[in-house]
Amino acid sequence: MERRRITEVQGTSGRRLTIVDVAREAGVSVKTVSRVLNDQKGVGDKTRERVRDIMEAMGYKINKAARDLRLNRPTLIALLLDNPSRHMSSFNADLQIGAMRGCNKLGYYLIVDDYGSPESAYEEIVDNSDLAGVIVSPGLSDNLGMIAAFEERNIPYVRIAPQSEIERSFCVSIDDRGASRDLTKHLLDAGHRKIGVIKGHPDHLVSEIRYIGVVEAAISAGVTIDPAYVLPSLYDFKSGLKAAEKLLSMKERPTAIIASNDEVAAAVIAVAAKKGIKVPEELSVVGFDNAPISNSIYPALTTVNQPVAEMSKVAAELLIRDVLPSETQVKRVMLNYRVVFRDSVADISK
Amino acid sequence: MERRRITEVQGTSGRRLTIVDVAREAGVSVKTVSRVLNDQKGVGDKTRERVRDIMEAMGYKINKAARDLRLNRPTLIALLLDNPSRHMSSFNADLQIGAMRGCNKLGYYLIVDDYGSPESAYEEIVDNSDLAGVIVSPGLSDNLGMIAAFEERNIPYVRIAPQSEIERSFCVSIDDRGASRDLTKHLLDAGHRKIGVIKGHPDHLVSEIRYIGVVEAAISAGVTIDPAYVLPSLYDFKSGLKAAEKLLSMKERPTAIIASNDEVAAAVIAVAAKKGIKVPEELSVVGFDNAPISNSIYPALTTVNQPVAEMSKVAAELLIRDVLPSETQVKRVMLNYRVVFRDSVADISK
DNA sequence: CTGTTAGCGCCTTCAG
DNA sequence: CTGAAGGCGCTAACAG
Repeated sequence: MERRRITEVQGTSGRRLTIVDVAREAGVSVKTVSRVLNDQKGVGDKTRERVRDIMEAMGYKINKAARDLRLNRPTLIALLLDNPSRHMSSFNADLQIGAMRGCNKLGYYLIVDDYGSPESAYEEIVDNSDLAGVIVSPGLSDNLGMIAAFEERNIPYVRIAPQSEIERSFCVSIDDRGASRDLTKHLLDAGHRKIGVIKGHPDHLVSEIRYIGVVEAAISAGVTIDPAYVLPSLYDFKSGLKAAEKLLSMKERPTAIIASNDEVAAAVIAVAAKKGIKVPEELSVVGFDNAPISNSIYPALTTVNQPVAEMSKVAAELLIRDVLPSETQVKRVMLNYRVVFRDSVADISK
Repeated sequence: MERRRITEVQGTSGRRLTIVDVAREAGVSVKTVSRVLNDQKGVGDKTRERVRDIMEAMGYKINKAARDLRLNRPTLIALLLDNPSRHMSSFNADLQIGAMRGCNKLGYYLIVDDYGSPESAYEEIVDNSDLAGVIVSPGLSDNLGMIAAFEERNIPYVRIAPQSEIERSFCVSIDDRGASRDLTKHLLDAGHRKIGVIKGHPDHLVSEIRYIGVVEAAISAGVTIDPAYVLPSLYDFKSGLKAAEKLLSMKERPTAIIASNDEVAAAVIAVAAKKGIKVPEELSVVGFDNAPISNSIYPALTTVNQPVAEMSKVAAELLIRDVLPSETQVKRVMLNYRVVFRDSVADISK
């Protein structure tokens, strides 16, 4: 009686339907229903069709808990985010959104953890018996100690945009170096010679790789990047402000600034606005990511589109396919970038 | 043998530990272990402690699938987002982040759906037998047809910031009207009389409620809002651009603009920058939400802080507590807002 | 305060 | 091509 009430509350009506009910209704065995459910062979086409119809008609829904239990298969994917500034960046938000989509589509669940934050549950998560694998965000991807811990515990993982020991694991990335090179070349083609660079987070190797791209392009064009023009940031607005302030206070200031991402580029533009320096007329600036903000400020930012959500979605899929009987041996997925030309660069070559 | 291999791959070693193992090791019954696991009474303190230690030592982890199956309890929470512009706004991102945190903390899983988008899986989700409940985002909260469908199917739901039939369901919100009033008052106190308003999405009732707040404040101050100064937006940058363009092209333009959110406020600032109108000297603008962008542009936006992530987190908790044996009868949670004073408003009263 | 036993819904042997 | 029986790990009756 008590039991009955409970079921009524959560189901749409009466008792929850099971494959036994479907089997009885269809006049077949439970195993047959199970086969239909899992698209396995061993069922005649007509029977299969009929069972499908009956499931539909009865409103039968598979019980995921039962299946997961029986299959003894973990169903959880963890997304590990780094937490540089305690404020969720749009980059991290996109990572989360993409991973979510990838997981949901394939019947997995996502949990996300702000590694390094006060409320990080990292230990609990990697200890979780339901953990199918983890997606490691760029800021953590080169933390080889963490990687080793995963391997030791036999936890599958895929790294996003790692720059060290690429072959060691599954990973998904874009060609950061090439993207950075292209972007720089655009500036060079527009006649810029005094180019300032605001690098990303010092702990992120990808930031250095991108810098290499800048230097490569500069060398090819026969120009040198003045070391005094190269400053670090933490990928956030605040640190971008600081770097921009410094760069734009120089007596001979750069004519163009390459920012580590769009957030930092926005900071450059903010400082320029405050100082009355016109962008792009007096100062060109480019960002990275094609984040929402890049198109919500004036002038709209020239930047490179990095398909962040897509990357984490692919990461989730890679992980899940890895857990499943491996068919393909794709260990590395490289997504396309694209430089997006907008209004923050002026041609000063004439 | 085959079986063994599989377990080895996913676990850290050998077979997966169960409460039976723990019980044997501790010399107690499985039920006792179960009791410890669930913090139930009926176990002596000493025994409890010992069982805990043994679980810890053995590295035992509960099997969620088994528990969920046994409890016959749905474990999924769906977050329904509206999809006005196909681009994930920071507002929606925050909603997702907060809901995620709320769910994870309590052992539930979150799935999110972009209702109305091409890849929306709305039907499947509400049909899912694992669904414990749904969190409805502001844009959907006044869709009474949808609400009715949930009720008909007996699906628990909580609405965020609904404006109609508040008493009908659980909901969490801030005092939008009051916030809007305070913000407007701030402008009035600074001497502004010609105030432009860019409303939010026409389909969102909350947008109208906020407008009421504006009018209330204006009336109290004895000023009228010129209807010609009131324009709609879709809460996004692009539509904000359009409205701002119109407002700032008038021969007698407003001295202050109240934007529907920070994104739209950013658009106003962008248009002003393009037109060479100085903010805040020649034009004050305020936003709403305290979104990341509000502090990543120049000048930084005066806005009202809406604890978006917190709201959806609370929504998740409300839902879960509702599914569980109801103890309290809190149906409505009202979170605090706070107007954040920054640099986009000038005092023109002297 | 503690133990025994019977399933939750599903999937996989193994026999037909 | 199909069916019957057993058990995945856990918890709730019901005894003791």
